[in-house]
Amino acid sequence: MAIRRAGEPNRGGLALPGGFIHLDEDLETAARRELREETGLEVDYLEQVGTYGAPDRDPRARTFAVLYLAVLPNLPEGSTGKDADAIWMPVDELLAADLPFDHHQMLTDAIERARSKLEYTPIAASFCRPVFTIGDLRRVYEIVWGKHLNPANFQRKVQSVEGFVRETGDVVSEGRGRPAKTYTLGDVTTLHPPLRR
Amino acid sequence: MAIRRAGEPNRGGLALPGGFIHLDEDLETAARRELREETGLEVDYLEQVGTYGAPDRDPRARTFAVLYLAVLPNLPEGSTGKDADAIWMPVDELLAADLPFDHHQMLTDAIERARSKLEYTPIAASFCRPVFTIGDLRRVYEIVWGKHLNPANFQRKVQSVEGFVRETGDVVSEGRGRPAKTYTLGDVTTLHPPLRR
DNA sequence: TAAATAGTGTCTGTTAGACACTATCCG
DNA sequence: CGGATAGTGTCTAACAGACACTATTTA
Repeated sequence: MAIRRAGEPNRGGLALPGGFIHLDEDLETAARRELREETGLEVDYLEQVGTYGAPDRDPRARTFAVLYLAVLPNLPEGSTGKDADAIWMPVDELLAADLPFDHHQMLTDAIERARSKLEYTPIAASFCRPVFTIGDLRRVYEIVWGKHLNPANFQRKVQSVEGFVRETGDVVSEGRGRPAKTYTLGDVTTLHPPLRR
Repeated sequence: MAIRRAGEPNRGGLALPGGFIHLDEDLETAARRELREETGLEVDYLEQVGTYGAPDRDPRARTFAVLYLAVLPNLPEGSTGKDADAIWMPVDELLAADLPFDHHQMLTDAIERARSKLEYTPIAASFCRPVFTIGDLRRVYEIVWGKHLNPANFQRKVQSVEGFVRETGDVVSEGRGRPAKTYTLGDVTTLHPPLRR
């Protein structure tokens, strides 16, 4: 997600959302609040990626930025927010944009973190509806990792990870092709073994 | 490494080294400087682990701590430093100590980071002399990971990682047992495949 | 010689990927 | 029927751990 910058430098350009922490706030609480103010959304999952503190990273003042990766499976249509315009776009478009400060590096770091989260956690399922098919899950992996995965092998790999998914017993037909079995998310927080890229 | 605290809280107790960043300093530069001031040593390798900013983490004032992991292969004997007493000790002793603020959590996070560095990078070799044996290397892994490794399998595993180590052609006898071939560090920065724990 | 460490051979079970094949839908 | 997607079977190459065995030293 990006915002349109309201002030200089780069007024009107795109940037990563953010803001200043309050005196009585935790880092994660502040990240949640900023995202809520700029998108109106509550985030389920946040993860600290890193801290950026080069003396010249912001020409206006000495600042430190603590970068968080937020997982937001259900995006609203169009733009939202009150502080600034929240704009949803594919990451490669945002990477190609002219981002201010050290935001390009931040975005690169966050993308890498997101990709590796999919290997070790069942977080991809949160981008699917509560009841999903293995094909749904595979499409999330393919989008985030940016590469095609073999459906047959993916099928088995997911099912071999204990506690990743739980069969519902139902099947669903999604237009074309053989109807797929449906699953709900299991109860593990870490995938053993991980799904390697 | 720990220091003896000069001030309250927990005066005279152990704590992780640290200090305040200067206005014109990068985060990593500040970490290097603090370590130099407290130990007199130059560090070769630093890695940011995370940032800690709970509002009550320091009762004296609102602070943020950016934690760095430093790799210091050549420790001097005894204590060093001018600001405070630098004390070298095994991490489990330090973990068992009564550390102030959120330093226990920091230490836990840093240890986990160090362990995983050994899987993906040739950093363990920096704890050996420039010319070392596979046995030397194995002992570093055994200490950091805290478990015994099969010498035969470790041997092959290290040699199968392209660019990890380079044979010198010499052998060295270290007291007991058959003399070992010696190696120097290769030129890779990442191990493919990684040495799994 | 015994004990210790280095290094090789080899077996076994697991895994990853490739790909053929079957199953079941839609139009 | 053909095309699309789901799911299974199976083969192969790579890999990891266990462990027997050889090699070479010191005490």
